[in-house]
Amino acid sequence: MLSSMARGTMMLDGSAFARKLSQFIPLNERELAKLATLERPSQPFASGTELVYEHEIGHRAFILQQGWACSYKLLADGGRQIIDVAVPGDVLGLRSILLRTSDQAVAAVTDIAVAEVTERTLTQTFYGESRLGTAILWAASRDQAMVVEHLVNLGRRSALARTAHFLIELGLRLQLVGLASEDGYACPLTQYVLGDTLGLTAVHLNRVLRQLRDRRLLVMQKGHVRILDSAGLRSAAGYNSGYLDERPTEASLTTP
Amino acid sequence: MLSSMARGTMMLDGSAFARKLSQFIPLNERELAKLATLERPSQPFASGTELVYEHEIGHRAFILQQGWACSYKLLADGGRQIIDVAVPGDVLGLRSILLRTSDQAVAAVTDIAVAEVTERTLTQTFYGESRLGTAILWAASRDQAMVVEHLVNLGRRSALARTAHFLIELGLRLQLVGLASEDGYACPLTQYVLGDTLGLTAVHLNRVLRQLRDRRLLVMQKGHVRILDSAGLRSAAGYNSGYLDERPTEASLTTP
DNA sequence: CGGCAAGTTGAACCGCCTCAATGACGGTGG
DNA sequence: CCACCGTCATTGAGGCGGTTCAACTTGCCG
Repeated sequence: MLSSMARGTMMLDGSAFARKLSQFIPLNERELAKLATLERPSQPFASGTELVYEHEIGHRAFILQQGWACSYKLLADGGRQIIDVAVPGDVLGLRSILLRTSDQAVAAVTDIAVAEVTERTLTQTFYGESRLGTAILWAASRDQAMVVEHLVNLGRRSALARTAHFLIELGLRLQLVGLASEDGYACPLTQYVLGDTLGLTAVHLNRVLRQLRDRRLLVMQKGHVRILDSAGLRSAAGYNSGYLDERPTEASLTTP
Repeated sequence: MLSSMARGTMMLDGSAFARKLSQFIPLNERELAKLATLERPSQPFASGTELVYEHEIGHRAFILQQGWACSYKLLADGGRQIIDVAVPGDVLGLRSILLRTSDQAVAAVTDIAVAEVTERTLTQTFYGESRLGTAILWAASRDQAMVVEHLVNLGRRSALARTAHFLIELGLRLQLVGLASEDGYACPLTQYVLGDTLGLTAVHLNRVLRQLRDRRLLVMQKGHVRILDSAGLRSAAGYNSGYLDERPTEASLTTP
């Protein structure tokens, strides 16, 4: 039942995961080989499949090789908040294995291919291939940072800034695995999914995308994001690459 | 310059951190002794002090022994989003040591007492006292889960539900270290701080607190939270203790 | 061709923000 | 000791951003 999706998100060669890690630490032959074993066997899931249920016991992790997925929580009122969107090269449920937190569901957004990673093989890798272990920890750390950034996004930015910010970061993540260029990328997220990610209704998200289009900043259509004006977009997003030193003037925040 | 605060947040006996961990894993004498060394020496900081700056290099962690603190990020427009509020027994910057993510600032909300923990003593503890290590990982895992819950809160709940939810969870955390009873706790957070936590203006938060008061659910006044109607409050918060099995009907979420 | 999901647009409503003013408290200096 | 601050809490009025409800279109698949 796998639909014909995945065209845009297919890896051209090799593993997205390896590609991502090796941007952080250059990997030698043996390490690459070890990674390759980790990623076998690969199994497919149809879009919409839930890989991990909320409140599931026993934690599983998957290396996402092809396609997109997301982790989320459901609310009593039927709403859904997507915690984080995963692209090829990301690990699903890494946090839940390292730290035993789970309590999030994970589902395939498109048809996907994954390799399951057990806790045991993961710890073995940590001990046997410490540089690989470091690289994987780095990946977990990046995940954590992204969740925090997402939280700030939801708490303090307008719908427009929030959307711009998210789409910029998504592009950067995709560049890491060679799935995006400077000026765009394939993006199979529907407006419903994107809305649930950004804490917006699909209707309003649609209007926001229209604004971005009208202001010649970014076009998102037919599963493709095209960045028209990178600088303008960053400025609309309040995007702060982290380099600038905006130290608070030391005021604020007290109970004197 | 330490003001006279800290009355309400003072530990009566022993360490809040030890108390919290031992609720998870009963600790023996030796482990308690080891913890005690970890927590020495203790140093005070005045309310408002920044312990860790955003973008600081080199990661430091602190066991919070007395008083309250918070971690946050500042935005380009001068706004602030508080990521997470720490109470006695919590570790500040744990994530940044385990996974090397930092990029958050940490500041004292009241006058506080902390014990600094270096990466080295932490890893030593991991190897030398593996049960303690497990307990600490558990704490980190709980932190992570709280950040995720907070994210969901910001993304998908109304101001009222969000506030109720946060104050309920805060109460549970404080109970763990003996700083709250079933029906209330001392809470030194100002409405500005609480607003920055919940992604609301202080003005609107004030109105929300008034609603909670008018509906006889909860009173927050003079640094004290009193829970009037626990069941009603949970219901207003859409609080889901996690026991109930609200499995999605398998619909939603696709790109068919 | 019919059906279903995704995208698009309009109109009306309301939750939360903004701006503004005021009261209560505690700390500080004249 | 009291007048004067600064911070926090509280309340009102008005405006905007985002939701809700409700079409209608487009494209894909059977």
